[in-house]
Amino acid sequence: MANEIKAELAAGKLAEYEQLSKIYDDIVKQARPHLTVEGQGKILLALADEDHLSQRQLATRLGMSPQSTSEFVYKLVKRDLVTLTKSQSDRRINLVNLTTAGRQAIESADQEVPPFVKLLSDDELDQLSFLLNKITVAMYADIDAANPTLGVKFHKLFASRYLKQFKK
Amino acid sequence: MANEIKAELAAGKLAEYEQLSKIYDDIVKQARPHLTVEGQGKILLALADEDHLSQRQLATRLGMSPQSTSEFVYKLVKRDLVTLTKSQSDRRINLVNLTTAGRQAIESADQEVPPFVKLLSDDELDQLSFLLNKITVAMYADIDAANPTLGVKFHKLFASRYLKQFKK
DNA sequence: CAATTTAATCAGGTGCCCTTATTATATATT
DNA sequence: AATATATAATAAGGGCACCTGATTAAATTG
Repeated sequence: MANEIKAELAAGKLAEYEQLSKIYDDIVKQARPHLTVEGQGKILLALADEDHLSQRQLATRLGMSPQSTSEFVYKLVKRDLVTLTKSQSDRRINLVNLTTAGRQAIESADQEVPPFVKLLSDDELDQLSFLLNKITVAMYADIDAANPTLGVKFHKLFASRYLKQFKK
Repeated sequence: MANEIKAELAAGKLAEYEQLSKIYDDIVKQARPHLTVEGQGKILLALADEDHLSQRQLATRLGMSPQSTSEFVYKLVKRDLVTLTKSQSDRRINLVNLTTAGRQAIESADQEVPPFVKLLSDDELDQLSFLLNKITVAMYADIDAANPTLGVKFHKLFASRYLKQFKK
C-alpha cells in the first residue's frame, strides 16, 4: 500500500519531468539552436554514428518509415547538411552522406549537461544514473517484447552524446 | 572531474529515458488509448482541474496561443467531449465545458503507474522522487526566469494525475 | 460617442510522422 | 533471355501539435 503511493508519486514526478523538459528545450532552443532527437535531428545523429547509410538502413535503425526518412533526408539536403549519392553496386540505393556543414551542425549542437543536473551531488548523480538505468533496461525489454522489429537499441546513442570523454 | 563524468552520465540517461518514453507511449497507446499531455489532452486535463474556463484562460494556463487553444477546443467539440457556451456576463467569452463523455474520457484514461516504475523498491522510489523533485524545482525556476508569463505551474497537475489517493 | 482593448476565429504555415500507391532497379524462376 | 517477384526510394495525401498575422465582435475607456 505504502509502496503503491510511493510508486504513484515517482511516476507523477517522472511525468512532470517529461513535460517540463519539453518546455525547457523550447526555451533553451531559442537561446541556442540545438539538435532535436526527432526527424532531421535523428537522421543527423545516426549519420554521426555511421556515415553513408542508405535511407533504408536509416529507417530501420531509427525505427521510422522509409517515407518519413526520405522526407527528412530531403529537408537536410535542402539545408546542405547531407548529400545523396547513388550506390554503385546497387543503383536503387541512395546513400546519405554528411557534408562538412552537417558534421559541424552536429558538433556545434553538442549537448551540454543541463544546469539542473549539475546541481546534484556526486552521490545523487550516481543514484540517478542507477535508477534511470534500471528503468530504461526495463523499458527496452518491454518495447522489444511489444515490437521486436523496432530499431530501438539505437536510442542509447542519444544518451552517449553527453559523454564527451568518450568521443575520440 | 569525476563529478563531471557522473553528470554527463546522468544527463545521458535522462535523455535516453525521455526518448524511450516516447516510444513506450506509442506502444502503450496502441494497446489502450490514453490522454496525451498535449493538444486536446492538455485541454481536457485543464478542464478536469477546473471546468467552464474561457479559451483565453485555458490558453494562459497551458502556455499556448489562443489560436491553438481554439483549434483543440473545436476538435474536442467535434468529438463531443466538450461544449461551448457563451458567457452571460461577457458575451465575447466562449466558456468551455466538459460533457459527461469528456469527463469519462479523462477518468477512463486515468494514468496507470508504468511497470518499469513498479519494479523499483520502496527506497528506490523515494530516492527517485527526491531526485526528480530537486530537478523539477530547478527547472521551474529556470523556466520562470526565462519566461515569467509562461503558465508552467500548471504542469504539476499532470503529475498529480497519478495520485489516485488524492482524488476525491 | 469615438477609440482602444480584449476574446475568439479565420487563414495559412511548419515540423514530425503515417499509409497507400508508383517507379526503378535487382534478383529469382522458368 | 524473359518473366515474376522483391526491394529502395519517391510521390501524394493526411493527421496532430503548434505558431503568426489578420479580422470580427463585444467591452471598456476617455
